Amino acid sequence: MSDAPLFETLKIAIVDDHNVVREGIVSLMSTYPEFHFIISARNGRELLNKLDGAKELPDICLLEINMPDVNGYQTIQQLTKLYPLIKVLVLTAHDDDFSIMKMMQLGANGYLVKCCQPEELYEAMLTIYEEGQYLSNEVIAATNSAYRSKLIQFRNYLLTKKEVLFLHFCCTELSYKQIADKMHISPRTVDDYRIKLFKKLKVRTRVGLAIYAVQSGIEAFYESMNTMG
Amino acid sequence: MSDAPLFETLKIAIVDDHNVVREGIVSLMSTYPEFHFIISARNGRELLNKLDGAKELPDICLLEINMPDVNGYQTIQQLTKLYPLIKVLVLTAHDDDFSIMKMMQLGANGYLVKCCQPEELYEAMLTIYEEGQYLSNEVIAATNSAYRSKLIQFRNYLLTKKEVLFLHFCCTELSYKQIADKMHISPRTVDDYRIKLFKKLKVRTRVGLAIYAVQSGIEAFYESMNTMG
DNA sequence: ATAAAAAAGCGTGTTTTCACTGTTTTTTGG
DNA sequence: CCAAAAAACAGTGAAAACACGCTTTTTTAT
Repeated sequence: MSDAPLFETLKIAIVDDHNVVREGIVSLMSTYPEFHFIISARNGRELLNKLDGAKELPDICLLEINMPDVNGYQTIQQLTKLYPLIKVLVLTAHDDDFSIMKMMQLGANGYLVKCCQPEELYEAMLTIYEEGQYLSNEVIAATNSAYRSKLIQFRNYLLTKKEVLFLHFCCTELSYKQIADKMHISPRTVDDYRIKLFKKLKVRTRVGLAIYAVQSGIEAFYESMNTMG
Repeated sequence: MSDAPLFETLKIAIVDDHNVVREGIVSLMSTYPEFHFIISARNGRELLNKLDGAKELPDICLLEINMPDVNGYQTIQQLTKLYPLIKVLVLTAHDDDFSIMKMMQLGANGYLVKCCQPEELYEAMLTIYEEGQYLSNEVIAATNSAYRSKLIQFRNYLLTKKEVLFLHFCCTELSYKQIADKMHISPRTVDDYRIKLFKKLKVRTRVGLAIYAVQSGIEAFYESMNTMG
């Protein structure tokens, strides 16, 4: 009995390719006696390898989005499939609406940007463990702006796979005609994608599409569409 | 005499807008008894405020590039001007050649990406204190690639102010004609900028220019040109 | 001081991008 | 099943982007 902890200890995994950042967060959050970091990985592949055959599974996984090899989008899809009991708290530098909506849609239990205070991270981890999810101000704001004006805006975050593919090609130096070839559709249909996305994303030129795709995280998300899971 | 440290203690400042990251690095690097973090700031303005009238100045300043309000480019220019004795070690997520070359050109004493190992950060800080600078593999690689092929490539990192301004406008939805108005030059001269940058940056379209500007960090650098110092 | 180099300017023609008004085919929902 | 919605396809004209050869002005370097 004397060895029994005074409070429940949470087993934590953390996935981030920035070694200094990852180990820094481990060091910082380990000052809270509630947390016990059992897995530290630099990308999704390393995480999944360490989870496979692990003696004990983490309660919560802190997950960055932008990582080489296997990124956050791919990782969370594998996690929810293989380890549905592990709660995922996205902890990332990306604060754009697309990333937030997409990760929540993929099953994240919370989303925090790295500029939050350590105390908020602490609160979020406890809340997720106790209540299943933590809705940060960022998530609420993104959701609100998405649902604003009769769900029209929300459609922005529900781009089809082909629209994401088209947006990806818009970030290259291919002409629309060459994009049509790549996508095996007629140039006129490419025109339809262009016009539709002009309206959806409120831009007027291809440069607008390309910049939006890069800034919003969509171009980063594209990478994860074909490679894994 | 009994209180004298066994080794010299380095006074460190750290500037990073990601609170969790910054405090994490403080926590992690404070495990090395050589380091004493005396200033923690979330951007250049906060750093300069804390330096102004401080009892003791840091020996080394760890500096992120991308920050709101006053970014790394602006901060290092103020630091080298007002506090030339403070060594600057850039510690950032950006690993593109432009950011590396630009920060070294602005007087950084070292440049590390956040995915480095904590041990390398430790080595870099000691080396900078003892020898004045630390040349990481990233810096050497960027310099090599820059000096390759008779310095022609190097010119990429020595874009003129007007070229940076033009690149910035290329990331907007303005037409070249409108850009000409904004820059107070003729549309034909805008054409010259375009052609010159096509060659310099090895792209063929405006989308190529825009994507390059965003990916390479040039667009981020632009922000710091007119606002401060 | 002056030659070389860089910057700014000019005209023209081609290709690409964008806007507009349509039709046909496929998918979706009740 | 059938109506409605979404996706795909079509032609045309205007605007913007791109390529080419060339002149003038300003800056730089020796």
